[in-house]
This record gives sequence, C-alpha cells and structure tokens, in this order.
Amino acid sequence: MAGTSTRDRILEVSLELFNREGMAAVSTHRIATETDISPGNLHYHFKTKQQIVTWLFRRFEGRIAPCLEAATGVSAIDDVWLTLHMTFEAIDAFRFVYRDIAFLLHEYPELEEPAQTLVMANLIASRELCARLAAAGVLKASIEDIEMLALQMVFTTTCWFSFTRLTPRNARSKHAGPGFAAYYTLTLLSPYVVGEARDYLNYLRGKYLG
Amino acid sequence: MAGTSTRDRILEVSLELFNREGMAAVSTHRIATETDISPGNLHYHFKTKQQIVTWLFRRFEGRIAPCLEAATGVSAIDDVWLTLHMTFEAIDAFRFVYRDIAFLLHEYPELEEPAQTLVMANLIASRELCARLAAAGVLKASIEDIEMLALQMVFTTTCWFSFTRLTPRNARSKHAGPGFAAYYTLTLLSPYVVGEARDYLNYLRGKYLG
DNA sequence: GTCTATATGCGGATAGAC
DNA sequence: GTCTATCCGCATATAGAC
Repeated sequence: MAGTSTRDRILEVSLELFNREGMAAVSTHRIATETDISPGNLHYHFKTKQQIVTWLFRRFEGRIAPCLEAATGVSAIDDVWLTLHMTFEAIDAFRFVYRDIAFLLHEYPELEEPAQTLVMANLIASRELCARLAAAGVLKASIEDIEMLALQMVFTTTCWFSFTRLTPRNARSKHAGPGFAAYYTLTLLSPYVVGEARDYLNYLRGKYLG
Repeated sequence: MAGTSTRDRILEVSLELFNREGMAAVSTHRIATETDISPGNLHYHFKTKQQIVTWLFRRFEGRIAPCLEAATGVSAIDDVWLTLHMTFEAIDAFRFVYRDIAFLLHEYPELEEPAQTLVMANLIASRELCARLAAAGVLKASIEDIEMLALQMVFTTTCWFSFTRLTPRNARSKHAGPGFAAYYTLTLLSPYVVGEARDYLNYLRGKYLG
C-alpha cells in the first residue's frame, strides 16, 4: 500500500467495504476510519460520497470493457469459457454495483443511464458472441434462439452474484466463485451446441458437478 | 379502504411504497403520512420498522406457498406456464423483497434464514416440476440437466424483476410484466421439450417475440 | 387508538487550524 | 494534505396527553 496516494487508498478501501457490506451500509466515517484518515481529509479528496461511488463505477466500466471486447472475438467454446471467466471476475471485483442495483440507482439517478448503457453493451456483445458461434458451426440456433440466449447471458452476468447470496452457506461455497458462474452460463448454451464442442462441455460438467 | 383496520392499511401502504421506491428509501414518517396517521400511531401498531418488514415477508411466504405447491403438480407445458405466471405475479406483488435483497438481509439478518429456506423450497419444487415433465415424456433431460434447469428456474424467479430495472425504458415495457418473465423461463426448458408440446411453445413465442 | 411533541443518534458535509 | 471540532438534517423510536 506504500507509495499509493491517499486518494487511491480511499477508493480501494471503499470498494472493499462496499463489496463486503453494501454501499448503503457503509458510512463515510467508516471509510475514513478504515483508511486511517480523518473525515475531514476524506472530504478533501472527495466532496461527496456520490463522487466515490461514481469513480468506482467508472473503474468498473473500464474493467468490463475489455471483457466485452473479447466476447466479440470468440470462435470456439473454450474461448467462451475464458471470456465468461474474465467477465465474472471483473463483476466479482466490483460486485457492489449489482449487489443492490435498485438502491444505487435510486440514490444516484445519474448512474442510471451509464448502467443501462453498460447492460446494453453487454447484450450486444453476447448477441455477437452467439452469432459467431453459430456461424462457426459450434451452435445450431435460429435468430430468435440467439436473441434469447443473449438475453439469458446478460441476465446471468448481471444478477448471478446477487443470487448466490440467497443460497444456504454450504451450497454457496460451491456456487459462489466465478468458475461456477461461468459454467452455469455455458450450460445455457449447451443444448444448442453441436459436434465435438460437446466434449469440452462434458469436461467442464465433470469438473463442476462431480 | 373503509372497514379495513389501521394495522392492515399500514401494511398495504408500506408494501406499495416499498415496492415502488425500495425499502431503504421509505421512512416510517413517510409511511405514517401516506397512511394518514401520525408517527406515534404508527408506532402504536408497529414498534419498529423491522416489524413491518417482517410481517410483509410472512405475507409474501404465504402468497408464494400455493405457487410452489401448484408447481409440483404439473404434467404438461401449459400447466407450467400457468404456475410460472402465478409465481411471477406473486413475486411482482412483493417485489420489494428481491428488489434489494442484499440490503434487506444486511439490515435484518433474522430474515436470512427464512429467505434461504424459501429459495430452497423453490429449488425443490422446480426440480420436482422438471422431473414430472420428464416422466411424462414432455421433457427429455438427464438428472444433471434437470438439476441445472431447476437452478435456472429459481435464479430467474428470484432475480428477473431486479434485472428489468437495468434495461432501458423502451425495452422495459416489453420485458417488465409477469407474462414475459414466464415466457423467458419457459424458453429455458424449451430446448429439452420434445413432441407436440413444442406447438404450445411456438404459440407463446409468436405472442412474445412477434 | 390516536394525537403532538420530542429524545436520541447517525450520517453527510463543512470550517478553520496546522 | 491532514487534522479536530462541529453543524445540519433526517430517521427511528418514545413519552405522555386526549
């Protein structure tokens, strides 16, 4: 942590706390305390709590962008697995965003538009991903199938980690990581996968269900 | 509204406000005002805000229970559509529960166990539903397929309405209702549906994608 | 059961010294 | 840049009269 600016440390600590306890439950006093600075100093760097949230959201956008980029370049199932894993790791690192998204948007309405734009970008990328797989003969799916698959993928990437919060602790350890999330998403595609790509799916199935 | 007790009116107004603006954003003062009573009177009926939330949660459980019951009695696809529709209507009527579930559980940890129990009951019911469809020859799916399908159904029923908040307004009007939610869930089953049951799916597809 | 008035505390934000 | 001290407002919860 030495060498990093106070400003960065505030953002890091905030992210950590927001992820763990939720944005609503973490006060600015708390952030200051855990950063080992005074409330006044915190206010020097960020005039409002909203500014902290907004900065973190921008970082989230920056972290997700290359994942979506990668998604539009796939040509095989294991590419998909990789990009899904990347994406879920990014979302996991900023899980406070989708954790209670309704509250976040209610509190800071300015984030509604960028949040929706992000989801829309995700939808477009997912659609492209499915279309490419279909073109490559990995997927056998109609236009309508692809549309629904893309929607399923976006829904899953945005909401999965919120859902794991609702599964009992023992099951949660099994479902909580980005690995299972990626596997889960792949199973959405699996009924449409044809040819030797199935082998890869079966390999993953053994890994996550065995 | 005449004839209903003040206590019931408080619960109704709270539900309405919680659903619309989120539990965190609605104060007890606000509830009192909208119920046309004083804060003191509110406190006479419910000592704490938590008691209101807990009571509403119990009502939610009561509303969901028959839906899960119905789910375990299906034998054809249109039964599924009916029970899904029922379920989504129930969840929609109490959408504040899953709206920011992480916040709710953080604020009132006593609800964590009942909430997880509810999700688990939903999972068991979904599993049973899929198994019955498979036994009836409507679904062609392995044990592992059924396990994942059940998980997909639970995930969708609990998180779908939170997700719709993230789609832009024009798309939202299309996706927001219980009808589309039920259709979406059915498409998760559709790749496994065999025989004449497909006709029903195509009928629904025309209705929701056309 | 219902009211008015108020206690109490917390969270966001700020002032001003160093 | 960083601190201490503090203001302000809101939300929960309560007291006590009617």
